[in-house]
Amino acid sequence: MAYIRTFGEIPGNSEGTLYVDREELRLAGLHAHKQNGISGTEAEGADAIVLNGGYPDDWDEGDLIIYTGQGGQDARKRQVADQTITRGNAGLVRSQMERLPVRVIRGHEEKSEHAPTEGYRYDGLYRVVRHWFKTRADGFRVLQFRLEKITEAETLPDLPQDIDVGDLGSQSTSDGLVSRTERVTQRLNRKVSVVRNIKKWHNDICQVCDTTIELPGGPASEVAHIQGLGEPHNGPDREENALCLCPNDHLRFDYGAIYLNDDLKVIDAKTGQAIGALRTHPKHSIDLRYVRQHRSYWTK
DNA sequence: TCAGAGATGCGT
DNA sequence: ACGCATCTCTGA
Repeated sequence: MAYIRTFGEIPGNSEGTLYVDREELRLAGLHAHKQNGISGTEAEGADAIVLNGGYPDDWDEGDLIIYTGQGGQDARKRQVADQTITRGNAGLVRSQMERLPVRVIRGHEEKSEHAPTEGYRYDGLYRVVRHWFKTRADGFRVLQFRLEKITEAETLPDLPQDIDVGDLGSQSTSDGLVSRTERVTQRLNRKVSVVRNIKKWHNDICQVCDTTIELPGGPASEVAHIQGLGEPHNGPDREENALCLCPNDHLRFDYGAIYLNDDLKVIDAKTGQAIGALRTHPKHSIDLRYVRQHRSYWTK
């Protein structure tokens, strides 16, 4: 059975759940591997990590974790080579770039007050906020990732009003039976899925200028909302209200240097002239209501 | 404490 | 389609 990579909480596996071994963790769908620390790929990002004392450069403060990447070790767990931004490491870099939530699992072999005494424990969602290379005393370079716990408070304030969680799966939020943490997770997942869909459909290529930005962790792009999410716009977090843009055009769009016509021509605000056409994708329909809201906000 | 087998996802 | 990377689990 192939692993289905899912970001965020896995239903039925709430924070604090204990698992006897890695196999149980894998079968529950929390982590792809029986052995690897990182569950992830360069293209998709990393959805989960296990802290189990495998690397002496790890640091665990509970809500703050410095996690060492994988690779460069021999069979006896001695560092014998530099680590690179490949495989799981590249996955964590991508999760940082796309702000994807990472499930943190602690194992009993981790020497920390935050580790369980037996088995493995799911300890909630974290965000990768930074990564760097550390040169160890032995001269080998290892990757390090700073992970910070995602709090409920952090996920709530910037959410749009009209989120529709009905298409997320079988769970319902309207019957009042779903817990608060599950609602938060669903909302988080929803946001993640919009970003992932948009980037996947457009291959990280800007819909305005057809360029992509190449980083060590792979190609990158930004997802821009047409009608802004926050005040005063209060636009929805839906694919129909989103664009895949490079950082430059994202900034231009957000500050009104460019806007869109109803036929999706890109207009230079200074001259009022079309400078090109928005590249579209069959799966990505754009709702003109949001296009018009953005345009009217930035023109007369 | 240590060493080797083992199983799976993932890169090529 | 194949071989590699990964490191837990098991047995001594």
